[in-house]
Amino acid sequence: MMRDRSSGKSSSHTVDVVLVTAMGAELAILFTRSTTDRERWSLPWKAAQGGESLDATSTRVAHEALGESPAWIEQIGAFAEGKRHPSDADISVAFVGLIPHETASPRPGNTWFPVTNIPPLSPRQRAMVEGAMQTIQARLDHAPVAFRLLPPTFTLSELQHLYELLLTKRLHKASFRRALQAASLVEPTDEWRSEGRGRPAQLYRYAPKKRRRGHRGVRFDLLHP
Amino acid sequence: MMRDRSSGKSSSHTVDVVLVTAMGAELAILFTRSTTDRERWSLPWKAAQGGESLDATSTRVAHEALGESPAWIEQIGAFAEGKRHPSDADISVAFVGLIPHETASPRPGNTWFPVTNIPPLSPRQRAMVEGAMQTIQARLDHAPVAFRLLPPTFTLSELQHLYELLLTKRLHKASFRRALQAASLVEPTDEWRSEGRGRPAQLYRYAPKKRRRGHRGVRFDLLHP
DNA sequence: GACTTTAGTCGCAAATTGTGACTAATTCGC
DNA sequence: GCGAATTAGTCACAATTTGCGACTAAAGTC
Repeated sequence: MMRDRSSGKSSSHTVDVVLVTAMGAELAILFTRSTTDRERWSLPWKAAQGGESLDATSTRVAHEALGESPAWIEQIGAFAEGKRHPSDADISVAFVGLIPHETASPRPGNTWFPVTNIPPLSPRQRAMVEGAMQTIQARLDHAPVAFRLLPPTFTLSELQHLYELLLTKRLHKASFRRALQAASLVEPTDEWRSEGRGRPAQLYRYAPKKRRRGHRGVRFDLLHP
Repeated sequence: MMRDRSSGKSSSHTVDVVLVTAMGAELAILFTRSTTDRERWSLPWKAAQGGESLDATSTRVAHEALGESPAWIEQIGAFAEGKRHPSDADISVAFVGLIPHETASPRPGNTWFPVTNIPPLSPRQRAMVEGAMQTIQARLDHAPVAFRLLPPTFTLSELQHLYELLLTKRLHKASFRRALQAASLVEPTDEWRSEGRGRPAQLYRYAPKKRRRGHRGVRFDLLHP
């Protein structure tokens, strides 16, 4: 192997970003047209620059593809397996970013693809997409993931549909709202939205309240090899 | 910045490993005496070699420090912030590894330090240790973390004490056993251990059973910013 | 005005969890 | 040999949480 500095690039690694949004009834990921082969697509990426932190680079990559910074971004990890599509860097550090709704219109050459139908990718970037989905699932109960995929104000039905999308599982309306209440995560605004047919829904905003400590015991559930 | 290839090293990144074991009543981490400054300690690490996967390198690093491979190892992420102690690599990929009990005796120049009293480290490696602890906590309910810190056979009291250590929280004996039962994670052996004073305890082994799907709803609990 | 559609709430049976008290099997001191 | 001390293991029940069907509310449609 050792395809080290053959390209003359000064940077040894890239930063790649998996940007996720909720597009209608499914999740979507942002892809960029490849600069070398205009027929192919890849995740947005950049070669790292000395002196810039990984987090800063990831935000910059996202901003350049979208014209907007993600509402939330987190590192997934380092990927080295397989040849990489856009660059021949030894190693790539991947991030997941969440974009509220579709407020941001991608810059030219960038497009949202539904997760169920993404374009062919290099093995390395395919692994990143996989990792991004797992990270989102894993953070769902610990970080405000769902709220970062919605506009600042939303109805509880929208929130529930999003949770159902992320969990791939139907939820009972009453139970969902009760749990939400208990967690003190949202507060009602004094606005209502009439969506055409049916009773208008009250709009809520994400507004987490403080939490008393010591709550629940071990959960062996989800556990398994 | 740009302290790139000044050292003439051919490799652009390192793989560092945080090896964790349960030492008596607290967790411990393995450190290696620095090759340049014999007074200082660092996490075990290696410069990456072309053609070897990150996972393979991490296992190799662990094996060279311990003479044994970890019972479980997982990538924490990439770290680039700050200057690095042992090498001047731009970027380091960190792993957490779990070592069952203290079965493995560290190779010369390597020593276990209690987590509550670790030696001075470079900022980058300090962040890795921090990340390792968070990863362990996060995986506790999803991967057999606790079981990988115990010998193949153990008493339920030992298991409970370990969980209490990892959760930094006391657990009620009856509840703990009930949850364990419900999760079908252990099975009794026909051996017993007499620990001196008190009734002898039955030995168990980790033996997870199949799991029927669809179980529990959303948990907004732990959630918070 | 009756029917449909979506929002939002109530209440109760069923399941799960927290906890103290109880029984069992040893060692230790005398 | 015997009671106190110590650790393992279980039970039972109150308190809490969850699943879910049924209900009321506020629109639009025809």
